Amino acid sequence: MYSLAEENYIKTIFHLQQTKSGAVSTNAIADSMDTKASSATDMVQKLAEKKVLSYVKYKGAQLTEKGKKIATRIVRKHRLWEVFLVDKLGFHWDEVHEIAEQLEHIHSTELIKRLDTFLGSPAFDPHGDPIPDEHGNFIKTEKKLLSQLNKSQSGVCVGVKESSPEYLQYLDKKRISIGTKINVLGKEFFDGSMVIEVGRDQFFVSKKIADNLYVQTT
Amino acid sequence: MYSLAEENYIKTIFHLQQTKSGAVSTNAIADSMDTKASSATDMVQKLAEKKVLSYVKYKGAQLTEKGKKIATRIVRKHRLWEVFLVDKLGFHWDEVHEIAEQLEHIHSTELIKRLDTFLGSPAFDPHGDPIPDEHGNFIKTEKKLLSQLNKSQSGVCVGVKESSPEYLQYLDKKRISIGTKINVLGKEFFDGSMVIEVGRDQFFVSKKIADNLYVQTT
DNA sequence: GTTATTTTTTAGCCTAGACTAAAAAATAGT
DNA sequence: ACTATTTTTTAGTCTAGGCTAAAAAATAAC
Repeated sequence: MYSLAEENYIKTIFHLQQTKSGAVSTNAIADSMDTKASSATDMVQKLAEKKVLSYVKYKGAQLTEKGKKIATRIVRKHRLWEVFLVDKLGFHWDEVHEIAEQLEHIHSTELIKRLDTFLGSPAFDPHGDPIPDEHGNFIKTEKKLLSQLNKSQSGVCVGVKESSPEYLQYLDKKRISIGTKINVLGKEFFDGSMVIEVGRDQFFVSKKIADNLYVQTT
Repeated sequence: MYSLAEENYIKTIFHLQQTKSGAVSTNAIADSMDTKASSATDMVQKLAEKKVLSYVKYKGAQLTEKGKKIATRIVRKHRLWEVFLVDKLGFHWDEVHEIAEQLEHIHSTELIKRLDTFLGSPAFDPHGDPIPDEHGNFIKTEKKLLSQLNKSQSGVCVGVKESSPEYLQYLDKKRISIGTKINVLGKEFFDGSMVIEVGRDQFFVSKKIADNLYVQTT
């Protein structure tokens, strides 16, 4: 069993090594955890003892298979709880992260098994992130700008680049929010504009619009 | 905001002062928390500073109104989560305590409000214990032996006194388990035997049977 | 290839919460 | 009322996880 602090480090290192390849530095860990590098060094050394990660002084840390397993279990729990909060309790997608951060540390494999069944074994959370299965496998997705997609590709909205009130209002009007699926029906190479499908609606978006929307692709 | 340890002490003291009247001793706290009296003394002194309880050296601790409010909020959360685990996830009543012990420490008033609504604002948990409302008020119940009830009184099964396999098997056959409502239709004063109603069934029980079943009454 | 700068680690200290052993107060026995 | 016993508190230690400041290694700059 791992402590709350240990679990949070493992999870953070997991997320960091998803984006950057190679070992992750103690400074990077400290930064993304809002703590100090010295604390990160201490913890990383402790986790190395427990064979959760490999650590080379001055080089950084890398999760072992054991560590990755622990991490995906936490990620699975986090995302399942997010689905619960949104689907069952009616929370909005942007209100659930903090609560899921707490719920992800509840220990009980039986609970997660039953929660998963209760929710219908979802493959994605309300932010469009994939939920690992009970063995830790999950669909790899890539975050792109909508403008990077081509004709007949699709993605799930996962965030915005520039969040001016005008832009957010536009998205609201078009019923685009986190988790919304977007199909690209056509793309004009002259100006980068697109015709997209959102739900049952089909409409035109300029390159400026498409340049500010992050989507996740399978 | 209170730490995990603080919340557990507050909850324990609350439960202890429900049963015994007057101040609760540091030893009683330590015993029921599986810790040492010296630790309890330390914590009680700290909680007294925070005005969560009043504490007189060598006399014991008593929750203040503030402390009781904190305690009932935790109890409310614990019992709501138990209802969730049993009603929604299909756990059996005797498997949920440990998980609810963890879930009761999740901080979010909005979460509890929504969970309560989702569950249909239940008044009792799966063990028959009353769930405090959002203001901390709850129906006072008393634990009695079934044999102590009189004609036309009713109670909810909350436990057994002697748990021999034979007795438990009998209860199982009669579909009596924790949370089952029992109405007393008649009582014979000569031998203490009763006629009771369980669900749609009505049947006779001897005094010996009725003497070993705890029920909670409103 | 030295020197300067940045990154990372080490050493030492702090707090929460637990523990043991000893001291002090309360209670019981006569 | 005076011991003996039990209960409770205090004093001092320990561990997990943080922190700061200084030292050491790695990297960058000339």
